[in-house]
Amino acid sequence: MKTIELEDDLYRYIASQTKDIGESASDILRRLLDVSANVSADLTNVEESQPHAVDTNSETKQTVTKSPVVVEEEEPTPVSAPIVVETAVEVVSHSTLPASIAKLIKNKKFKETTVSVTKFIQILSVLYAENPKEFDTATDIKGRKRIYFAKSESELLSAGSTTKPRQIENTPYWVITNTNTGRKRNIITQLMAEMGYTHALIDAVSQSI
Amino acid sequence: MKTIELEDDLYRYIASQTKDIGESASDILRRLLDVSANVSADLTNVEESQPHAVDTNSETKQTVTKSPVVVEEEEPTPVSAPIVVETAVEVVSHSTLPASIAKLIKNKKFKETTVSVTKFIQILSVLYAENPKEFDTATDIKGRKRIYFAKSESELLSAGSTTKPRQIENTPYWVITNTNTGRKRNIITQLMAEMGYTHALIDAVSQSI
DNA sequence: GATCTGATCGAAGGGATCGTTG
DNA sequence: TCCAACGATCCCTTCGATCAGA
Repeated sequence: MKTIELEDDLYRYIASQTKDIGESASDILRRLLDVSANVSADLTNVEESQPHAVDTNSETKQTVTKSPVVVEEEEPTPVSAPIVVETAVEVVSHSTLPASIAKLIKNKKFKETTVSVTKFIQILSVLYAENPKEFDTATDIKGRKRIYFAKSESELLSAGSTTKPRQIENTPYWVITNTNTGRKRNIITQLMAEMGYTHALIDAVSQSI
Repeated sequence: MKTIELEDDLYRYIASQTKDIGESASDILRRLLDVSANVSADLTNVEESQPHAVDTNSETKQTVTKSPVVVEEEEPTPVSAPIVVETAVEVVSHSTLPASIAKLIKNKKFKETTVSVTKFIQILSVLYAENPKEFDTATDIKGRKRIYFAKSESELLSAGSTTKPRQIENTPYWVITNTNTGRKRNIITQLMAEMGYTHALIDAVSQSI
């Protein structure tokens, strides 16, 4: 079911076309528009599970262009959410702090972000929130010359050149940022592995960047 | 405004009948059902002294390539004299705000404006009117140094130099104004995205500046 | 701070590409 | 020599705000 808004006079006109008592708006409109009921319940577009283009190196520009004019927009969750949606305005969930990475990577806002640094840092922030202790011990991962995490900007700066440190929001940590997307994924993968996350989740999260 | 519920397939069918980008459900249904808009209260029409070509067009400000076979398109019903032209869209900016951005960007006056700052602010004003709550949370968007929205002039002034704050009419908000047109479009795009508008509408509105 | 709009161009950020290392 | 992993240079995009133009 979708909900749309109609101007009063139009609504009144449609209501006036009622033929049988108890007809729904849909019934009336079907008759007026000559649209027969379609039986096959449209199984909501799945659009989940991206095929994983093997493409070794990141790339994935993630084209967004929603061509059709008005229409749908993704369902908030696979759950059979009846209400929601509306003409133009889509209900925005996002209450700032997703409780878990699982939630984060499904969050609409998050998915719409095209800047990978932003996602990178948000993920780290949530990972820390989920388990500061584990996060803490896992931050010892590092590269050949650079260290990836530290509790101060200067530490990161002194371990390489132009590492572009950024603070991880709501966290005492800083991270290296001057890396390509592939490396950002690696860092997340390594970190989560050390923290003990499952393969599946790790993949899903890395993939989300 | 009335709200009705439609079955998904019917909704999709109606959405598929969109002719102009940004059309509201009402606009589409009026066309399909051949119900002309009731010029509510029918205020204004003052500036009606101009000749106004009698054709169906209405919009189309310039370069219209009137191809021969024009045919139908919303005939405002034979009732009123042929001149009518505008539908409810013609609301005059001052005092009465168009009920929706969809309407605003189709408004004749609006489209004739060449000053983008004016359009920019009018759009913001209507967006606020449509959903103050969403607008409120969406105003946190900002640039690298500047903040774009605030509830006082001073806030904006202190976040950059020569930001040229302007109050958004009928709103507690102020906006940055010292930007090129491209950025004004971006700001609208970002704001509407956060407010949950569909891609199509967002594009249409941004485009209208 | 007082004319106002907004394009132009300089500054900063993002991250792919390519060089380096083991 | 070749390969895989890593580093960081540098091109492109995004943002700011000066100043040309009206």
